[in-house]
Amino acid sequence: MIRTNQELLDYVKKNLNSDPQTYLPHQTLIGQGKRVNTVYIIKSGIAKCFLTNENGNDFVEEFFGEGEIVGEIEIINNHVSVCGVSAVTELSVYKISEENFKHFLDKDKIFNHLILKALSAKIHYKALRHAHNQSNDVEMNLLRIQKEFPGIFETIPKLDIANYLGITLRSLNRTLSELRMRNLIR
Amino acid sequence: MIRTNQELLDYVKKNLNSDPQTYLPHQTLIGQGKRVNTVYIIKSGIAKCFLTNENGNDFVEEFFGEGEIVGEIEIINNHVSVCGVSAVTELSVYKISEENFKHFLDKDKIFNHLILKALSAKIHYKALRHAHNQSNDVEMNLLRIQKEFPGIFETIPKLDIANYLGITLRSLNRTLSELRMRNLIR
DNA sequence: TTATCGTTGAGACAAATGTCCTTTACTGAT
DNA sequence: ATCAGTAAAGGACATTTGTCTCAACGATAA
Repeated sequence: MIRTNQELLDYVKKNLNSDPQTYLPHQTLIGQGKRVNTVYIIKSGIAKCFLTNENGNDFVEEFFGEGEIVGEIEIINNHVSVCGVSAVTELSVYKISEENFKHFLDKDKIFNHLILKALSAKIHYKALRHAHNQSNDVEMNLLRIQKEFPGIFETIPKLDIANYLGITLRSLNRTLSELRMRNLIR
Repeated sequence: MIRTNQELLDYVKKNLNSDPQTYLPHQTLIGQGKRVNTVYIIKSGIAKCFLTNENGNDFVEEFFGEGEIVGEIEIINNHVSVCGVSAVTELSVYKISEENFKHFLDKDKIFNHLILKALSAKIHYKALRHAHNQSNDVEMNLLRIQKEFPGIFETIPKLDIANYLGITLRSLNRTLSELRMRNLIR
């Protein structure tokens, strides 16, 4: 539910002596459709990666926590950002410029392998999550993400959760109140 | 809809002098939950990558065409396969052993970068596809994939298409007949 | 203070989707 | 030739989900 990458965070902390930068909730790190020239690695806090469609509806791809990296896809494949990325809670991030990122990727074998692993992990958890999302009903999906991150309803706004599950706020509320009635939640 | 990677295929054709192997429709390349020790790169044909859940229902992650690679995620992150992979049409694939793949990844900078790009591309199109899947209705999704791959209904079984869209066969048929009535399809 | 806006919650109804079942056609195996 | 299995198609009904609406609450700005 909240993705993390401790191995990458440790490596970045040790080998990148740059100061982290802070973002407040709702602040934007990367704008959808914008050119990306910085890689961000989350030191603490939660960010969301989301896609806004023609009707103004959001779909949340992932919630990113400690050690997760954003911006690398766009730089590697040299295209504008598919998703927007913004802070959900207060956020502390390490920034790496495009030049430095490409340089490390080329010259630092350990970093190169950490990125290969980070990308593979993203594909892996994306595959699992979307399979679950599509083959189970709202109730099961809610129970699953609540199990993965018990503090979810105190940390992440309901609308973001609904957009993560690909349902409306109404459906989320309906299912939540059913689960509450059956004492399966809260 | 059918993912391809011409750049990778070209490189593999030029630099790997191994003979491709053939699979018939329904044959399995990789079993879900199995250890993977071979990377496959599709020379021709279509494969599906899918996840079977506890109830026996499949969710199709992707349809892979020319140049797409499978097995690399599992080898890079050293875990068993999340998805099963099997042939949809007759398939011709190049195989690379785990050892060789790791060797190329480590020693061949061009290959390394092609894999970085392949992984990034997978994340990119997965993000787009799932956002579309979840924010649009069945009708729009059907029209979209039909536009991306006009021969779809003559090539891929209906149940696979339904499992790709995360809907039942009944829903697919219903929407198809509505679209036919309105002359928006076939 | 008052006004406004974002968030949460839920009622009533409409629309979309799933479940279950039946039919038809085609293919391959016996 | 017959049978079983798979794929495609759709009827009838139940269930789930979305749409539209209103209401309460708290935070923040005027």
